[in-house]
Amino acid sequence: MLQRRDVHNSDIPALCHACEARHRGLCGALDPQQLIALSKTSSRREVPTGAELIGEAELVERYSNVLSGVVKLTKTLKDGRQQIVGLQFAPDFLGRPFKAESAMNAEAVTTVSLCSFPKATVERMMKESPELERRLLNQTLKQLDEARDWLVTLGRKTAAEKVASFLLLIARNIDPTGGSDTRSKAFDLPLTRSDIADFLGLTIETVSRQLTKLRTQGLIRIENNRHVVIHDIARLERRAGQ
Amino acid sequence: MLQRRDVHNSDIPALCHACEARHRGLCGALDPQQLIALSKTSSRREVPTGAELIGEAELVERYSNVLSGVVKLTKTLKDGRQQIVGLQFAPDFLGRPFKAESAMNAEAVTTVSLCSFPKATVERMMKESPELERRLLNQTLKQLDEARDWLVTLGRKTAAEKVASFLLLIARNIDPTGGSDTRSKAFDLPLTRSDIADFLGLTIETVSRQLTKLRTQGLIRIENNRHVVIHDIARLERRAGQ
DNA sequence: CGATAGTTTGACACAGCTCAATAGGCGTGG
DNA sequence: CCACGCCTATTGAGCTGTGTCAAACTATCG
Repeated sequence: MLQRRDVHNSDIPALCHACEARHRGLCGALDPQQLIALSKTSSRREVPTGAELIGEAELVERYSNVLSGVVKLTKTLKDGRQQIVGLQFAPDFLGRPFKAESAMNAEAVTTVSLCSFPKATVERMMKESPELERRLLNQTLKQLDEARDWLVTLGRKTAAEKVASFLLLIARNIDPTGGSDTRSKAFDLPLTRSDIADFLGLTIETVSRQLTKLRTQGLIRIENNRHVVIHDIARLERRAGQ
Repeated sequence: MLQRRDVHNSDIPALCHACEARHRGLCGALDPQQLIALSKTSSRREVPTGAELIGEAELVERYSNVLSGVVKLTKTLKDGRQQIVGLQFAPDFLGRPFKAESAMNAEAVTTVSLCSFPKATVERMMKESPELERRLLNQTLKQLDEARDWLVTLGRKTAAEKVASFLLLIARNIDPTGGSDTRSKAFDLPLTRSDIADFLGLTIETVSRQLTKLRTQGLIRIENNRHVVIHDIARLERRAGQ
């Protein structure tokens, strides 16, 4: 244990006090001393919609926790066709461990607040704390599960099912209503139609047509293009093909 | 360290002696004592083409290493549409850690030889050996990278590009020629046209048509339906859209 | 209110699907 | 060794869901 003990044992850094990552995120694996050590080199920042967090084939020196907002991970073919390969919500971890270069692009699709730390510090702590590594493994496994679910959506579902699946995915991850009503759900879409198309492997027009169809059939309501109300989740799930 | 030391330190279990998993697979993380302990509860077996290794929503009590052959991981929608969400080659690890129930189906697409161990033993060893957990994390990260690459293929590539991408994927993972010729490559397809279709999100007919197109254009040669020769890998890569 | 970016709607084209028939590979048994 | 049947793969013809291109509409913000 190389951990220095010259700091008071009990207190949690002010930076971390109200931080969600300390409860549900990776930082929950750290003890107070480790939190203090990490917080010395970590920095919180707020980035606006559209900000590029990591460029494709760019060197990555910092890892981040997403504290609020939504980040899209994209890959692009040479001729410009784009695919979103992951959406990160709070308190997800951002960055590919053990690789210097990023294989994809990360961009804020809403205002995003981040807490980021030097790669080296995190990797050292991972060696010292099996619990931290365990959490990272668990998050990676969860992301793999999600990616594989999405393979089914992209490979085998119709446009209508894709759009329904997307709405349910967002509803599951963004829940301002707190789940008081289990039947219906309301939220602001974090993505534009163009992002939704890139996520579903469709065009903007097809996404738009499918949303209108769901609207005219009374499954959802849309206000101001962004705010969505799902009237009956079970019914939408049936439309999503399971 | 709860590891018993009542066994001779030096020798490696006969079972593991020529095993590839000890070099490139997970077992490489284990010291001789751990190998001996694990080998006591592990068993090797050979399963024929078509054998179901894990059923969807089935309880999983054993993990396995793939020692040779190819395993497909599939998910199925209620109405029977199927999607292959992963292919496992030697020396990949089979099984979802920390989950009792499998979210997908695993089936041998060739004759497969496996070495499997009780879940509990592996999970105990993971707590004792950070190196083992590290390897598992690395394999999971690699699979996540692969799944995300495949999302691009399913979401944004044309049928022609999908088939070319598939041939390159197989060529990369099965290499009987040992890489003597860097320009061309030959191998037996482990999958039927129906499996290829399920992997690419296409129909059998479209796969077949795209293969004949590649054949008539002189990019590949096909013998007996299964044996494929890629004449010029770089040219096929261009057809795969990167 | 105009300007701008995002979204919806319409008309048409085409890639890939469906259905159907044919061809090829391979094991079994005469 | 050939004949038969079975299974898989190929090829063909027509259909349809989604893409393309273009125009109209709507929110938002100076």
